[in-house]
Amino acid sequence: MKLRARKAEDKQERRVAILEVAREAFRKGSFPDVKMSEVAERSGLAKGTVFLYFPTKEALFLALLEEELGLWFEALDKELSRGEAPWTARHAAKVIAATVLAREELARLLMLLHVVLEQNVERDVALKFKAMLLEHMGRTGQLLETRLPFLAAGQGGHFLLTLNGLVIGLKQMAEPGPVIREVLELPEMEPLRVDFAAELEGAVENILCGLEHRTGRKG
Amino acid sequence: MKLRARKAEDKQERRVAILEVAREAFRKGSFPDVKMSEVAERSGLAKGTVFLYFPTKEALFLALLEEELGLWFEALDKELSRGEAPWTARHAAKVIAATVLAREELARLLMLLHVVLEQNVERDVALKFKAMLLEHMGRTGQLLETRLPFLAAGQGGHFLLTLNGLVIGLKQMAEPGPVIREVLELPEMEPLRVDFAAELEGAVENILCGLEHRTGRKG
Amino acid sequence: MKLRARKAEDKQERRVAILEVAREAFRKGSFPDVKMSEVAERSGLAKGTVFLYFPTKEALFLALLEEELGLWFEALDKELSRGEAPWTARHAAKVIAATVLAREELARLLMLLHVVLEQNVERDVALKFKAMLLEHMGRTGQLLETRLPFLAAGQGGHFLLTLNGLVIGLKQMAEPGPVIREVLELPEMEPLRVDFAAELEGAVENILCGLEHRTGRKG
Amino acid sequence: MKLRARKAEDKQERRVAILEVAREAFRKGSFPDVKMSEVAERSGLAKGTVFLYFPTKEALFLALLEEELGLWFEALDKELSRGEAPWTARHAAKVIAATVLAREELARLLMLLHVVLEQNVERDVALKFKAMLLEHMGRTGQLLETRLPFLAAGQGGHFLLTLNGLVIGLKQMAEPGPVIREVLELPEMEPLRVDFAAELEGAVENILCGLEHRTGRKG
DNA sequence: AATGAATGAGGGTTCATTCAT
DNA sequence: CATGAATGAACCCTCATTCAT
Repeated sequence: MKLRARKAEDKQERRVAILEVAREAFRKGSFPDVKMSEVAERSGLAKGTVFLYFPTKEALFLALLEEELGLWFEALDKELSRGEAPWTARHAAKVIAATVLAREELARLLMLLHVVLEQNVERDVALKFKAMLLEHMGRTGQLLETRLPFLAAGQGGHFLLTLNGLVIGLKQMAEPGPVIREVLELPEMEPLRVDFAAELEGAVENILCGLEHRTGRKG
Repeated sequence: MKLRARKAEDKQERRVAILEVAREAFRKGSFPDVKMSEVAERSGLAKGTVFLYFPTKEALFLALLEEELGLWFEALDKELSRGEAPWTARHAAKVIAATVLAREELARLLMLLHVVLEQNVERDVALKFKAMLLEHMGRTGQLLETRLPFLAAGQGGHFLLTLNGLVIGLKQMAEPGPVIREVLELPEMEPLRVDFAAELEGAVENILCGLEHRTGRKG
Repeated sequence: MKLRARKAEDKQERRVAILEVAREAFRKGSFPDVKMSEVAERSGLAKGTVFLYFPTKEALFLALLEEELGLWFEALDKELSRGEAPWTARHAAKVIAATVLAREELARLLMLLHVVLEQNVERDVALKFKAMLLEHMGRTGQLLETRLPFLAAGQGGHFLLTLNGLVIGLKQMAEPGPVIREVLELPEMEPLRVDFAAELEGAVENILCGLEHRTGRKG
Repeated sequence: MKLRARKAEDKQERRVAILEVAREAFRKGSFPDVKMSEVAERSGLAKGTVFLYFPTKEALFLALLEEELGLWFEALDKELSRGEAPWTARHAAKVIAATVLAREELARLLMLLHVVLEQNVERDVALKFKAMLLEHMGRTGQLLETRLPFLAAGQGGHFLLTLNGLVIGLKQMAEPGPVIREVLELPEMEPLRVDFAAELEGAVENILCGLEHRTGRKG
C-alpha cells in the first residue's frame, strides 16, 4: 500500500480502508484503547499518513459514526417505506430498537459523540456532520410522521433527537465496568440492571405513546 | 488547617469541606480540569490528606454525586409528599425537570457516573452507592406511584432509571463545546439545538403520558 | 495490646513481637512490599507505636537481620565446636552452606544490608550492628581457624567477610524475576542458571581449598 | 539536535549519544538519582524521544551495562590472548581484578543488574542480553581454560558466573553510605573494611587456586 | 507510652500530532 | 503523497515518618 493515491478515487478507497480498520479496532476496545499508530499499521500505512486522511483521531471516529448513522438512517428509512399501513407506537418502538441494535457499534459511538468527538474537531468537519444529521433528521422525521399519523409536523425529527439522548444514556447504564457488573449481580440489585434492548424499546414506546395521546397539545 | 480531626465528628466536617471545594472546582471546569492537588490546596490540606478521606479522585466525585443525588431525591420526595391530589403527567414532568435543574451540577455529575466514576472505584464504595440508589429508588418510586395513579407497582422505580438515562443523554447534547456551539448558532441548525430544560420536561411528560395510556399492557 | 509496656521486660517482649510480624511479612514479599502500617496492624499496634520501638523501617529490618545473623553464627559455632577433628575444605563448605540455607531469610536480608538497610540508619544503630558483627567474626573466625588448621591467624574472620559478599551476589543471581526466569528456562540458557545452594557450596569449597594451598604465601 | 535521524546509522549514533549521557549521569549519582528527563535534556532531546530509543529506564541502563560488559570481556580476551605461556592463579587474579577496576562503572552497574534492571525489561531485551552474556562466557571461558591449564572443560565459563556474584557482593560491601563509612573509620572496625580491589583479587586468586588443587574432583 | 491524622516529596511514560525529508 | 523521527504535556497516588493529642 505504499503506492500513492493520486486519483480522488484512490484516496476515497484508502479512506474507507482506514475506517474499516478503525471500526474493527473499536469493536474490540474502547476509544482510548484504539491507537492511531495501530490503525496506521494495520492499514499498511505510516503513522503520519493516516493524518492525511483524517486530521485528528476524533475526526476519524466522527467519520466512522457518520457512516454508521448513515447506514442506520438508511435501514430505518427502508423499514418506514415498506408498505403504507400506519404503525402503532409499539411496532415503531420495536422497529427502531431493532435497527439501533443491528448496528453493533452505533450506540457506543454515539456515547462518544458529544463528549469526545465533537470536542476536538474543526468547524468544517463539524458542519458537515451536523448538516448530514439535519438532512437525515428531516427525511426520516417526515417518514415517521407519515407512518405514525399521530405525530404532528416536526415531531418526527424532534423525536429523533430525543432518541439520540436516550440511546446514549441507556447505553452508558447498560455497559458497566467489571466492578459494577459484579455488584449488580447481587440479587437485591436486580432493579438497577439495565438491559439496553428492552429499556430502549420500552422508553421509545412510551414516548411515542405519549406523543400519541397528547395530540392537540403542544410538543 | 493543621488541626487534627480526632473525633468522627471532626472528620465528617473535614470530609464535607473537601467535598465543597471539589464541587466548587467542578462548577468551573470539567472532571479532568479539577486537579487533586488543587482540591487539597484549597482545602488547606496537604495533597496526601485528601486521599485519607477519599481513596481516589473518582471516589471523591462519586461522594459528591451521592450528596447531590441525595438532596435531589429529598427535594423530589418533598414535592411528592405535598398534599394528596393526584398529579397529571405534565405536572409531574414540570416538577421533576425543575428539581433536576435546581441542583446545578447534578446532571453534569451524572454524565460522569457510568463512564468515569464507576470505572475506578472499589467494590465497597460501589456497593454503598448502589445501595443508596436502590433505597431512594424504592422510596421515591413508591411516592411517584401514589401521586401518579396510572403507574403500576414497580413502574415508579423503573421510571427513575429511565430518567437517569434521559438526563445523561440530553445533558450531553445540550452542552456542546465551543466549535459545535458556533455551528449550532447557524439559523438552519435550529432543529439540532437542545434546550436541556425543555427537552427533559418534554421527554418526561411524554414517557409518563405514555405510561398512563398503556395501562393494562406490559412494560 | 493497647496496654502500655512500662517495664523494660514488656518493651523487649513487644519488640520481639514486632520483629516476628516483620519476618513473616518479609517471607511473603520483598522489602518494599512490607508496609510499616501492615506491620503495625498485625502487631495490634498503631502505626506510630512501631516507630517507638524502631526509629525507621531500615532499623527494623536491620534488627531482623541482626537476629538472623546471630542465630546463624550460633548455629555455625555449634557445628564448629562439635568434636575436635580437623575439617576438610569440602566438609566445611558443606556445613557452611547448610547453615546459610537453614535460615531461610538470611540471604535475602543480607541482600538488603549494604544497599538498603545501612543507607538510612543512625550512627548508634549502625555501630551496635557492626560491633555485633565484629564480635561474631572474631569468635567464629577463631573457631574456623581451629577446625581448618590451614587457616592462618585472621584468615577465619576475613573469610567470613568474603562469604558475606558471596552470599549476596549469588543470591541475587539465583532469584531472578519472572521474565528472566522464563528466559533462563530455555535449554541453551542452562549455563546461566544459578542454583544458590550448589554455587555457594562450590565457591566456598574453592576458596577454602585455595586458602589451604596458598599457605605460606600472603593472604 | 532537532535533526532527524533517518538512517539506521544516524539512529545508532544518537543511541550511543544517549548512552553516553546516561553513563555520565550515573557516574555522579545512583540509579534513582538519574532522571530520564535529565538524560533527555542533556542529550538535547525531548523527553519522549529517549523512549524511542530505550523503552524503559531499565532498558537504557541494561544497554549501558551491555556496553560495559562487552568492553570488559574484550579487554580480558585481549589479555588472555597475549602470548601463550600458562598463567598462575595469582597472575590471572591480578589481570581479572585489574580489568574489572579499569571499567569504572562496571561493578556499580552489575550491582543493579539482577535487582533492578532485570525486573522491568521485556522478554526480547532480556533474551538479547542473556544471549550476549552466554556468547562471551563461552569464548572467554575457553580462553581461560587455555591459559589456566588446571581448568577443566566448562570451568572457565562457570568461574565467570561466580566472578559476577563476587563482584556484586564485594562492591556492595566496599561502597557504604556516609554513616557506615564513618563507623568503619573507627580503629576497631578495621577488620570490617572492604577494599574492593584487594578483596576481589584475593578472592579470585583463592577460587582459582582452589580449582587448581581440586583437579580430578568434581565441581 | 500510645495513638492515628497529617504530611509531601517524587517521575516515569504514553501517544496524538507535527514536520523535516 | 508518504514517511516516521521528534515532540512534550500531563498527573495521580503511596507510604514512611512526624507530632498534636
